[in-house]
Amino acid sequence: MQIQHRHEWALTTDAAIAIQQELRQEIVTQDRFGVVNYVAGIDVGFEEEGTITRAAVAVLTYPTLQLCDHAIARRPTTFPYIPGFLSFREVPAVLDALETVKTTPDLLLCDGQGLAHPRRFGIACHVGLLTNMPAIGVAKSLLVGKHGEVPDQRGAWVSLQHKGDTIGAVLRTRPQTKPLYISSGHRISLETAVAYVMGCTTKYRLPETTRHAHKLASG
DNA sequence: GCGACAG
DNA sequence: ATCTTGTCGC
Repeated sequence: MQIQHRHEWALTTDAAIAIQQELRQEIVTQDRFGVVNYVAGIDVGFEEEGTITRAAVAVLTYPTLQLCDHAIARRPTTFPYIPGFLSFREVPAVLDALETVKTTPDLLLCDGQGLAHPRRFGIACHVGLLTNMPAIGVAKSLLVGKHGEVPDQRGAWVSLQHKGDTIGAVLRTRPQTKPLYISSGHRISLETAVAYVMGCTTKYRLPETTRHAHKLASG
């Protein structure tokens, strides 16, 4: 898979903001991809007191959701966790992992926000843009925005709003559990993103892609 | 200035 | 994210 290296990763938050505002202009919010035969879940974990970042990519068949390939990458952690700058901490390792997967996925499901970000450039946008792949942001909690109550029925969702924009969807993937925050990362619309997240989810709150990637990133 | 704050 | 076993509830 081809990865673009458009900028450095050792940056100040001010420099990072400049990059987010520059790259966000290239994000495509329309569906620009073909048949999906493989979907990938991406997650990151930490080792050695957080000094080592460990990224995992789990490739599953679609729509049968069988794990068919995976990759893991480790590298020293060089950026702290700062809300709004998660990608600068996790993406370097994620790109290392994506670079080595044999099976090129057709769609990426990233842990974290996509457009549902204060500057509309969450980790799913960053990964999607640098790999030029369709990407969806799947977050377990809210970063920015407001929304109404989500009906307690699998598949129900309401829009997530922020400063007059619809930035994502709050989706109930399973009854009686906290909803997921879905947003476009790159080359996919919000409606289609929600449909694919549901297509990757079976009996649990998290999509199978995320569940597999999480296990690979942890132990 | 005071809270909120993905993983 | 991570430190961590059993346990309460749907």
